[in-house]
Amino acid sequence: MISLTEENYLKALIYLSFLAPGVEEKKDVGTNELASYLKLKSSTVNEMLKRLKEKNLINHEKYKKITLTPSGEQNGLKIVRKHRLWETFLFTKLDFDWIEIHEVAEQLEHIKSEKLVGKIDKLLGYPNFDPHGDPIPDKHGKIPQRITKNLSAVDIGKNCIVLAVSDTSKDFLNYLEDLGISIKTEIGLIDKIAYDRSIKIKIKDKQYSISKKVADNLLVNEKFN
Amino acid sequence: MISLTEENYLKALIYLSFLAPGVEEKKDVGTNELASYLKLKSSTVNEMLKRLKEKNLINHEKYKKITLTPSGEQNGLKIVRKHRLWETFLFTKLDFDWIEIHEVAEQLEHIKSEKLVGKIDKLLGYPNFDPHGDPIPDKHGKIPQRITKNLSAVDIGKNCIVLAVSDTSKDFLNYLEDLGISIKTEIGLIDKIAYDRSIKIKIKDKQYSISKKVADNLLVNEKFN
DNA sequence: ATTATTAGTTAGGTAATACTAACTATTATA
DNA sequence: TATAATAGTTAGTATTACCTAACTAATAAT
Repeated sequence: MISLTEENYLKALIYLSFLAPGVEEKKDVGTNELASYLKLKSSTVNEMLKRLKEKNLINHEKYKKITLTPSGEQNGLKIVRKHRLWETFLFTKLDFDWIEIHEVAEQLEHIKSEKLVGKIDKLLGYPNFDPHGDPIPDKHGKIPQRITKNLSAVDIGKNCIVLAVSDTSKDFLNYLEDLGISIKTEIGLIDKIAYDRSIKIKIKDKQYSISKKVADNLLVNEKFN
Repeated sequence: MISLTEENYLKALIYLSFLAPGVEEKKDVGTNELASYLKLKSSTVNEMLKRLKEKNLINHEKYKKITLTPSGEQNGLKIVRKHRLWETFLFTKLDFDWIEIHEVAEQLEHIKSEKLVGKIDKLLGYPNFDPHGDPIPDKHGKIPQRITKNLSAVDIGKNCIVLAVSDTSKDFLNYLEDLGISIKTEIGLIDKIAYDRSIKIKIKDKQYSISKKVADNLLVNEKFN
């Protein structure tokens, strides 16, 4: 049996090693890194690492980095799955505000009932992404690929999050900086002007107009709304 | 802040002191009674009693009985409310079987979010009774009165639970025993025969016919179905 | 009224999860 | 390469929530 606390450690390890934004491939995690993420002292974490290793959930040698075992990863992904399904439930079925769902899902993710997860998944229509646009692992732990598209392909009225840029020239990046656009910036698509194919967008309630060329170079991830 | 364990003690005290079937008016609870209900040792319970008293949730003097303070009762009823709302949710919204809902609700009842409880309550249409027919305390802790009726007043197709008998003669009780009817027996109402006003019932998938006189003396509580 | 039984308490122990303070190993820098 | 900085570990402490064993108080039975 994995305790609630142990589950939180696994989730943190999953996050830091490959789920955090910007982490492309799996990376090993250090004790202090984990401690500071969990807002705990490294000695506390160190002790827990022994228990997790004992339970064959992580690999860890003294003074070395931490990696998840297949079992640890599987179990951690289950928590991530539950968290994101509950967030989706709260948002779409109970009209919770986008900002409130995380905290409640932090509690709900620890409810132990395979059947409940399955029923919630079904009720939601087996969603692949949560309201933040983050992928929901399936019951086997498989993570759906993000649907990344150009900003110019986003539908009018939708919001999206900037994931990457396909032009990395100084000029382009400077221009983005002036607009206040960087990774994770939320952009709302207001309108598409047929005449010159320019696009009207909204960033933090301020409107801008950008050309199709600029929009084509912004890779984004559509959000729920 | 009331811990999960403390919540379970409060819930148990609520149950033993006035919510358990057969308890008509509030009664004081003993340490051992509580311990055996919670399947714990009395020493363990004794220690917890100190903390609950410390937190002003119970009244307790050495070697004397335990009573809940208004705060303890209020807090305990909140847990009962959540438990029964979640059971109703699982049963009516997620098609859980009647038998499975308790265990999952035991976990869900500890989720801390006023808003979540309110939303679930609303989603369910502010029910007064859970699928077992037990009353759901409202947000102020008020407990709806059970709708107790004679078996003869139950609608065709409904199931109900025997709560009491209004005839306690030996003859009547013996007759009930022969039919396998006692307190908490579940009875399904199959049909009402207009001719002699007799009633066709089902007990554990076996059908019986009883007279109106018998049905009038059985007090029952309608269940969900 | 004495004694036996039942109810309740105390003392001391354990496991899980946190902490602080002091230590050691590893890595980076001058 | 010596040393400073960073990363990681160990030792000892606290709290919560459980336990067993041994005790005392209250109640029931003869």
